[in-house]
Amino acid sequence: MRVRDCCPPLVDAPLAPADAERLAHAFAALADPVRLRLLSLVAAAGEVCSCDLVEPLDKAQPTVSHHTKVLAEAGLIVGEKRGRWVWWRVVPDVVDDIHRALGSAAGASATSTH
Amino acid sequence: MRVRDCCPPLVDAPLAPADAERLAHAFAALADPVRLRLLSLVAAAGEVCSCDLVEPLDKAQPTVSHHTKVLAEAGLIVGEKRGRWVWWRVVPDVVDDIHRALGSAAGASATSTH
DNA sequence: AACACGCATTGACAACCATCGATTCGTCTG
DNA sequence: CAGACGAATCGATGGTTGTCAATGCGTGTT
Repeated sequence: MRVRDCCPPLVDAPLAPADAERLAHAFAALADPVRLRLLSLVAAAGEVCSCDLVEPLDKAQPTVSHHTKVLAEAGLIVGEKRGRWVWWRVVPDVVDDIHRALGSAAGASATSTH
Repeated sequence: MRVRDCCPPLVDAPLAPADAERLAHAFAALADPVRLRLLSLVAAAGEVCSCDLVEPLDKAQPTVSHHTKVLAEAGLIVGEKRGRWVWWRVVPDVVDDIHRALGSAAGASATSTH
């Protein structure tokens, strides 16, 4: 699921229900500590094999597989199968989109009432 | 719950479990379409009374009260009681903190693998 | 071909969550 | 003080989710 081209900064104008639904899905993918650490591991290393995620995350293999699937369906990471291993990378565009939806002018919005 | 002073950009280095827990709570507050629209309404208007949220959100009053409570506990909005009404404002600092945790350098991190 | 290995899927279970009717609490008004 | 009104709390309910053991599926190795 892509976030790009769907969600204007939520501080600018009331969010349309459909946009809110999509954005909520994106945030839901980030709303789990295991997934945040997983994403962080992949982002920091640039590329990580699934087999190298089980130990640092301290979760069973099916659990890690579940979380990579959720992040991949949110478009935040992509997996490439090389031999028997799957290598994961972050998709910076999508992270940027969520970043942008939060509003780069976050600090400027509510100052209008002061 | 504050996010400030707790969460380095997750793209820079592997997230500590405790930081991941706190960040996950913040994202969880944003992981609901009703809450996103609520936050958007408040942000766009600058200040909104609870009674003016029920109709545009099309939710029962206890449901709206529940969502404002979740957003307030996440530190994203604050309510001020004036007479019988409660007026809500966004807390731009906290929105900025989450913004920052996502990594302003989101697009710069994974470029190393290209 | 037979085996080992990495990963995905399934099924089950417990915990959590969104929603709303009913009720309660606090505040204003007559 | 009594009634009205806005908002928070409580209880119940249906749905979602994180977790892992067991299993299935490709792929590489011997």
